[in-house]
Amino acid sequence: MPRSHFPEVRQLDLFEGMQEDHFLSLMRGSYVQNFPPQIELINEGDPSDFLHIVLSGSVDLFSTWNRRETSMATVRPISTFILAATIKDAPYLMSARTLEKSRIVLVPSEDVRAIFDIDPVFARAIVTELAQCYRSVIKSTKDLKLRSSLERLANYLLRQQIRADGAAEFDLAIEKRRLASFLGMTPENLSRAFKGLQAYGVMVEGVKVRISNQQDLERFAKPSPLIDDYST
Amino acid sequence: MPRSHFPEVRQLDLFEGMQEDHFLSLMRGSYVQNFPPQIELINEGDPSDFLHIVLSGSVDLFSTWNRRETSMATVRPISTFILAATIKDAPYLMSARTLEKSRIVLVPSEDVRAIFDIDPVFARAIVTELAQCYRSVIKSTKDLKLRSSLERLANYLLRQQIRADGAAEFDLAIEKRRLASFLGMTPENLSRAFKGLQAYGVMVEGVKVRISNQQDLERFAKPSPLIDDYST
DNA sequence: TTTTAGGCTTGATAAATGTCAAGAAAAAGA
DNA sequence: TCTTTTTCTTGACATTTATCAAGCCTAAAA
Repeated sequence: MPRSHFPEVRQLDLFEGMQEDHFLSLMRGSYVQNFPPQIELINEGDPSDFLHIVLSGSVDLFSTWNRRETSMATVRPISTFILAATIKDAPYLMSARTLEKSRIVLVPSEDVRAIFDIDPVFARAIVTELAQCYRSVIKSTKDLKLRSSLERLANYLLRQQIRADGAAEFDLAIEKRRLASFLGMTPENLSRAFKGLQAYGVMVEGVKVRISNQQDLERFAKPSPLIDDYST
Repeated sequence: MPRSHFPEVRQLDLFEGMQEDHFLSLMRGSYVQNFPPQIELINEGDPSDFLHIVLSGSVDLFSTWNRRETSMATVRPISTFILAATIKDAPYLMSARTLEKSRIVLVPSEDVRAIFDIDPVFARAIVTELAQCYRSVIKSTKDLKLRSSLERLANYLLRQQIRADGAAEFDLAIEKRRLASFLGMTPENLSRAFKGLQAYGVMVEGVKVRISNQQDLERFAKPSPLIDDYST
């Protein structure tokens, strides 16, 4: 892998603080690849040969069963995915495809496991990252089981708003059809849900979302840090 | 904590192989408590002061939001719960209550974190356990998003059957109302779902389940290792 | 044993969500 | 720029799931 990418990878929580020669040894075995949009990087069930890091672009993690498909998460720079499969040396549970032109680092899984065993700082970082991922999925399960689709959408919008530094107007970060899938509903249903939120002061036009009545929306959505705060 | 419990705790994957004095140091700070049924051990949102280990009995992990409640998992001996909160030193995301008379070990979270930093074998075990938990939740999310309630029930029964060594007849391990909540449906709906599975050779009487036509049920349920095999 | 409480089941009905089909809008490609 | 393709939206309708109310069954308590 070209040294020019080292700094941006190094600054990831996962690699920060680890011993320099361990980091270099990881990078030596890795390589960077550019992928066009809509390329399937991973097929669920495959052996987990690499830890993946998104440097630019974005990647959709999704799963299929019985000819149905659901979007599980979107990975944006700079972060890793399928850490758990790498650690357990078990098959991937999700498939991954690029959403746009993306630059991806592939780190051989056995190298990750080897360095884990000899670098306590790296080990600590991996555990923290895994715990974080685990908690995120738990939150998402609570979201799915405890809320209706309208409530899920309302809270999703409030979360996106926070990512947009609280602005009353912001753009949707993903296609509506994939948002629908992510929220566990059909695109048709999402369309209707957006209309349903008009009653709470939400206006949508294309990718533009405007929250004109913050209080109303929050009173309806009832966001909770134990579901919606992905940072803890 | 009384030494008599050491061996059963020691044999947990989490503690096996770690240095003896580290294990002893963990146990010295821990204590065992007996709880009657229906005691709330943990309230979601509380700070995660202890890693919990179930020695006997069983514990329900559940979550609430907006006066709704959902069962997330049942913990049975001998295993730990809320490892992720302990590691991240973050608030519990789920509440826990005893389902029956239960004996629980409480290990102070800071001790766990301290030993993690100095015992690589223990660190490895924690990571493996966390990765396992993460993957289980991912599977459960796929189950929820990709399957109808009838399909979830069918696959749940097939998983329980495997736990019963493949016997055609076995007992449900949990109350139906909690099974319903776990599967993300109402008790009424679960009753109807059991009836719906009669068409595929499932007979239910009280807690007794009989699968009289294995093939039929499997053809309907379409179990997949990437959703239903909790061991990988 | 009888009583009582809680869980389970059933039917009727309502609400939520999905499906299908068609047209509108937007994006991608020529 | 003009096509072509895909996504988005809308309406009509079907299916799934929830809610409410009542009765039944089981098991614990008196």
